[in-house]
Amino acid sequence: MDTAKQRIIEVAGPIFAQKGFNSTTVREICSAAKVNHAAINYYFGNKENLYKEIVASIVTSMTPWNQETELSPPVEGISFEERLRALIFQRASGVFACELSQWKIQLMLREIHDPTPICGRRLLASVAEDYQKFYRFLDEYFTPETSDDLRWKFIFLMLGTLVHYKASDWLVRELVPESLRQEHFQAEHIASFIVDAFLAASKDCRRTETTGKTGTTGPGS
Amino acid sequence: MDTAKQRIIEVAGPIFAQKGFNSTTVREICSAAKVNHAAINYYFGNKENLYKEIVASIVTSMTPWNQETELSPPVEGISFEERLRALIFQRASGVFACELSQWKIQLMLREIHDPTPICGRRLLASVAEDYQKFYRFLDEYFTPETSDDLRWKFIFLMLGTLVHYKASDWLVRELVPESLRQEHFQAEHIASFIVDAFLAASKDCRRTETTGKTGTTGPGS
DNA sequence: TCTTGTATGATACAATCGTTTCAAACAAAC
DNA sequence: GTTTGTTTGAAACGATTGTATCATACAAGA
Repeated sequence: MDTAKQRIIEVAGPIFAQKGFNSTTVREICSAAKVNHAAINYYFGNKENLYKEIVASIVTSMTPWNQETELSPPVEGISFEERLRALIFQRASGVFACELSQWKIQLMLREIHDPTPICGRRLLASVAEDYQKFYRFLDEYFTPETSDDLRWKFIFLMLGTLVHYKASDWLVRELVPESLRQEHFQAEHIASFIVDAFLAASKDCRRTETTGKTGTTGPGS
Repeated sequence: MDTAKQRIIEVAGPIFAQKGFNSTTVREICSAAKVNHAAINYYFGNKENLYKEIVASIVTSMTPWNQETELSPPVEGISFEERLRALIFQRASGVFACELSQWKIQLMLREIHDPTPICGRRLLASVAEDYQKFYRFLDEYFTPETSDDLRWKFIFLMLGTLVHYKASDWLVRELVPESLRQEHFQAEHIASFIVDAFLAASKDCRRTETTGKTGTTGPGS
């Protein structure tokens, strides 16, 4: 079906992501969805409820990420390093993706950097949960002596760098020539650089009895 | 003097930084400055000009940073590593500072993540210039064989991590216990961690003939 | 066919926005 | 003391915002 309500939801997400809640007008959404500008109040009660509904859909579409982080450790036969690479690559792909669902990342970043009181910390809590799962995932890697603050710093090093690439992508576009970007700044390149950097920087905190092969290739491009 | 115009400027910066241009009302600024809400149009013509003036003041107050990055290399007797540490610490201090001028960082981050068409890329260009100076600063460190993309990736690793700490400080507050933060997440700790991580991750790209002592301490907290 | 509940479109509303206008207050110059 | 130019305060403007109202259109069930 191509109901008015569906059209509003489909159209509102990207607009909210691009301009933020306050700078997005009800009329703009409705004209983009080709419905009367009173339709939002009819279907959602008010503008905030529409926003909440969109945020909720983002949160639910994030759970696969969380689950993969959580379920990653028990896999047998795959070294920790490989699993870490897969995990970071997965996130990098999500962040760098030029897909249709790009606006979800955009809206998330917006809420991370400038939280809206509307979605009562649900999205924020979801992000924090993701970081925490990552923390637990790295437990397998670090020696027991590795302090908590160091662990968090390594996590912020990896995920923070990733977020920075997306959040200020204009900076990368402005600084790095087009040809370089096409060849060396795709999701796979960034992901593998981050993992390499992490492994090199944290090798003193690394458990020796890590399973699987541990040959790091060094921070090659 | 305590003129109305001065009071507006002093008050407008923090408010713009906290709520953004669109979500800040002229009336809010004026009531905070205890002037009539028509005063902004009298002194600045319109709301945008006031914003431009504030952004311009931020840009000029940023130039010392740029200069220090530029002038850092030629100093004799101080090893590259020490100069890098000083540079990163300087930025970390600026980012983590709880001073009065905290709003400047906030407004900059806001423009980085969600650029306003108002200040015609002046602030953005200033940030990009800062990154470029950093790139040139690291020229002394890297071997000539180190590719451009790797150099940029290392820069984004360091500065991106730093930005992430500030841009989503609520995340750090939510994830890291208060006691840990007080003891291990001050500007000095973050800065030295970032430099340690960089040195460890980039040691294959390092010039051997670097001046001064090169003893890295490893990523200790 | 008539009725009932829902969907939609046009219009109106109150509130708030940035901006303008206008007059009073003021200080300095002659 | 009068004039002149600048600063301040009160009121109002038109535009835009989110929301409410109301009548119509439509589909399904009796």
